[in-house]
Amino acid sequence: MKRRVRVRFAPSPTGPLHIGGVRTALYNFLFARQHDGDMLLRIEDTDSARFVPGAEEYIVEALNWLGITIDEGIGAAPDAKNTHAPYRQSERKAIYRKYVDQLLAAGLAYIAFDTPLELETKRAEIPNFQYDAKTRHLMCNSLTLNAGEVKTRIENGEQYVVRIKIEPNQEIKVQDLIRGEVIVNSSVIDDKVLFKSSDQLPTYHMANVVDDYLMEISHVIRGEEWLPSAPLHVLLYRYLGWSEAMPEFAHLPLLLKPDGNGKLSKRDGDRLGFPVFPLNWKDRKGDDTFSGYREAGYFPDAVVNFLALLGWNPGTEQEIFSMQELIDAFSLERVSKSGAKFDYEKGKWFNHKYLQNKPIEELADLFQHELIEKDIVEDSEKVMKIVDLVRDRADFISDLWNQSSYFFVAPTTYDEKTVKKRWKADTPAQLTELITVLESIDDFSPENSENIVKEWITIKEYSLGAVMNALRLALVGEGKGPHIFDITSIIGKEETIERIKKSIREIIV
RNA sequence: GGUCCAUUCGUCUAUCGGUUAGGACGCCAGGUUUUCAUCCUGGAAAGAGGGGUUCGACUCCCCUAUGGACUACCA
Repeated sequence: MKRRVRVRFAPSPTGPLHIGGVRTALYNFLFARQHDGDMLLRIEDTDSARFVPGAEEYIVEALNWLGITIDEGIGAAPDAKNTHAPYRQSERKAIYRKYVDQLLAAGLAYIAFDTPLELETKRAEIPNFQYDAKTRHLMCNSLTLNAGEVKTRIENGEQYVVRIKIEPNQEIKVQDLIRGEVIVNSSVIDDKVLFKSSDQLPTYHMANVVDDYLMEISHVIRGEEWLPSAPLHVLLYRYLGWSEAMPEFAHLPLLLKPDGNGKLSKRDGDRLGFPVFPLNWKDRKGDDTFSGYREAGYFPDAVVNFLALLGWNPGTEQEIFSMQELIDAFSLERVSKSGAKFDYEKGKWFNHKYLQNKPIEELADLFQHELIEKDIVEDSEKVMKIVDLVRDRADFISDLWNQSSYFFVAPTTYDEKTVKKRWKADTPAQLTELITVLESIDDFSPENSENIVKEWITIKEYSLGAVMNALRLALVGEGKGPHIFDITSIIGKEETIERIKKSIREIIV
């Protein structure tokens, strides 16, 4: 019988959720939805030293913004069942201890007293030192100490860790859904720390395996950085007697820096001028801020679409996918094996595409917020008209202002190059005449004004281009913008004439 | 250093032994536009190298090179 699909996204709250983590969450989510399974969010906060306040809230908010919904665990709906609570590892302390003891009792793990300093010394002493079958007899642990000594030390409050006792020279096979079979010899795996007495918490490996088992996770979909420790996890399932219930693994390729080499990192965004985080993040200590996609003006569905295609492809030529289409088309088999360099230009293109396809009301509404910040109050009908005229030249909502500011405020300066090209000796005289023509127009609609103005130009035998381009310069302040009579119609007769007068006064060649 | 993973246009990728190696972003050119942009059309642009296997290899195998991840009482 096929088991129910249950996947988890299990970040640790050590800072803002990185865009690579977002993609991992997304793939988990898509997989869960496609199989009518459950998507869990578990917080892996077993490292108290690295805990960052606000990080958990950030993660939840980011996933929420992107439409990655959680069925169970942290950030799930208030009426979620949460049958496997708690979902913060720091709140599961008591649970882990039991399994650590089980391993200890079975002789599959042991207690070690070596201090960090002692370990450091050993590493300096022995080249390629690894705490394993070859070296553990040299160390201070329950294998080298007698039982009484171990007991006394613990009773005296000496700190210790529990290490897994790895049987050397075993072939460990990891079945990966993306990479196939990966075989590792157990001799290269060290006796990893599973539990530390200092905070009574397990380390990642132990907590991860115990929780995945207890939470009945069917598929572990995570970043490639975990591939080297996957054999350890397989061993842990075996040692705990859970081999039958072991989840399937899928290790995702990494997101790489756009330039040079290496994993995309926190600082790359600001260095290269694009966000690597979903939302803005401000470090509590220090005043470092990192920009996010949301604040940069990205649409969440565009980010999702972009991210989905970074490391996965549908095998068809379709590039624009709604969340539902992604859910339907996604498959682990079509996830690529090699790391993907992060291509910010493509991200912009996705946003542009999405911006073009959004309902005009939605764009106008978003744009209104920007206008309000600039203390500009306009009725929504007019804003909609303006957005409709300039949207195809915008990648982001924030571009809308650059493309349309002249609808709201008259130009204060005139672009030098354009002046040179479009403002000739006879321009002021022609525009002065044009003012008279415009004054006579009652119906200032684009069509009507255009007809009348063009008729006048024809009769006068002026150059159409010369008049129109000068007029554009007067209205916009530079040589850009949509159809000129759409502009005049929106700003109105009075303002149009006012701007022409101003340009005649101010442009001196 | 060791272990593992990877390697097709600048970038994301298609190809699952037989293709003029396809698409997208970006770039260049042309067209549309009274302007700018959008848009449309076209173009340049790739199988890391070397050995095998095969009638035939981008595709399968091996070696080399390169890149990456991991190598903590971090995840």
